[in-house]
Amino acid sequence: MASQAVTPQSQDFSKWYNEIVYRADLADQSPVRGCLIIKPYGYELWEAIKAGLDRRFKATGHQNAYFPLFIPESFLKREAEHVEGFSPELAVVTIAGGKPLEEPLVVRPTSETIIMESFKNWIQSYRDLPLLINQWANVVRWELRTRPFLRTTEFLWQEGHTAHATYEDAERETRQMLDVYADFAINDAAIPVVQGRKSDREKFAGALHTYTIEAMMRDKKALQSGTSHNLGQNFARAFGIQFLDENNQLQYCWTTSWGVSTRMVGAVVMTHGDDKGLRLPPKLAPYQVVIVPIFKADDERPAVIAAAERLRAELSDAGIRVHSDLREGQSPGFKFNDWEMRGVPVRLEIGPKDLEKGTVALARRDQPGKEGKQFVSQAGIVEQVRRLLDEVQASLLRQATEFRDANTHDVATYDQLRQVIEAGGWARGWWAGSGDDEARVKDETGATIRCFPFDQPDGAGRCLFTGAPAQRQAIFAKAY
RNA sequence: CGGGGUGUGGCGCAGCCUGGUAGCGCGCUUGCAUGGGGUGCAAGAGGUCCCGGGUUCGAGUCCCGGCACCCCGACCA
Repeated sequence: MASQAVTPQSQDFSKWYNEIVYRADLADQSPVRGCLIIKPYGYELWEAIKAGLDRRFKATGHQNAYFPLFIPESFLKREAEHVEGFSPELAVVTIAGGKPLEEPLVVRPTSETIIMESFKNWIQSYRDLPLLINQWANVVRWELRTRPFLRTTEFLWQEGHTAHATYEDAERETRQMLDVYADFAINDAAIPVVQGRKSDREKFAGALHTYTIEAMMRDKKALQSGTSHNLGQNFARAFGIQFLDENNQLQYCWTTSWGVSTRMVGAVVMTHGDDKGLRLPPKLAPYQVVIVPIFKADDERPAVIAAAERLRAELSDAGIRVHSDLREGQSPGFKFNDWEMRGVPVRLEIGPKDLEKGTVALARRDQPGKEGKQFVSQAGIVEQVRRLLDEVQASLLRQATEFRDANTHDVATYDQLRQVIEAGGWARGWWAGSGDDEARVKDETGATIRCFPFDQPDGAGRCLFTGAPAQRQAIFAKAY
């Protein structure tokens, strides 16, 4: 029985995470180092994330397209910072069809370069702008250290790429897409992210500046969960993307890019999971409700199963994602634990006693054991389940928000910052240091500037590191 | 790329020190009972012991070489 328990978060968070990923049936290890096999249950979770984002992209005027996996090596080299940032982690194809290639092909680590090459041809006039494209794709980055979902050699993501006539338009787009990410994270994934701007040290290779949504995991480390880059005219110049404006003047475009990856799956796991397994927000859960039928004797079976099927159909017709667990030879207790491991928000139990009384048991995943279990009438089940799903969704967000706030500390001195980081948590304080100062903090504490939050206090203060006057606060934390 | 560790049925491990023809738990199959919080009993199936070489009558075990993976750091969505 002890062997069935998962390693507690408090004992070894990293071990807990690894066990949950495999035991909740999200993924398998693959034969290739650092690559992940995403199993159906994990992929359904990703599909829900995709759907939530894609809907928002369409609503803000973007269209999906698809560009090649292979990029001519020379493309990467056209933007100096970009190639410098990515070259250490490229996978390169040098032989194909049994012969050495004239020019090696890079397996895309991101698609700015090959998409800009197309944008050059698609854009002639200010009337062609803005150009708003997104693609869902796989990318490859040969990372030294990998973790399931958080950092894998190959991963799935979406990358938005847009071109605009002015800096202001590009900046508005960059911020808009960060808002889209934050809206998705908070309202669908129940992850209370902090929006902000990256320091120059942490920005994307080739960007003017980068915005981020940062989330706090249950070990109090930060996870960069989505980024939006204002690329300025850097890529437009490198790829010659020009247009004629209203005054017949030739101008370079202003471009943006933004991405969210399968890392978001890891964010959901590490934001909400507990020692019993996953806790999925109802809006993303592959199954929002699981029905566990219970019967003692064979002669009770048909009636219980018929009732379960009637309820399943009723919930399903109402648009609720419901699964009926009819597995033979597995005890109810086993199924309860199994579905708790998989994080299903609401469990519906129905047995002989319920048939007599016209009731069912409803258990919510966000509240442990008997506390979260109640017997309710079968009549009006749809409304009751809907209400419960809403409550679980809200409760997960509330819990995560409280956790984040309880573990975010204001610091005025470097000593205080050290203490907060050492104890585990986010440290927020005034900052006017240089990139070198930032590097020293990282060196000495392991913490980096996660972002300069948009949400800033009024006024100004003194830099916690240099003591110089500072205009803005930064959040420091250890990060994945 | 530095430091540590591990390679033995699907998974987790023991066996290695002290060589003698592979074992335990979980899972899987079948049957009977059981079923409202990780069920019990019984009978089964399943293994190139990471690879190559050496020592030996005999190697999972000893020696040499290689490979892979995992964990911890530095780099990164």
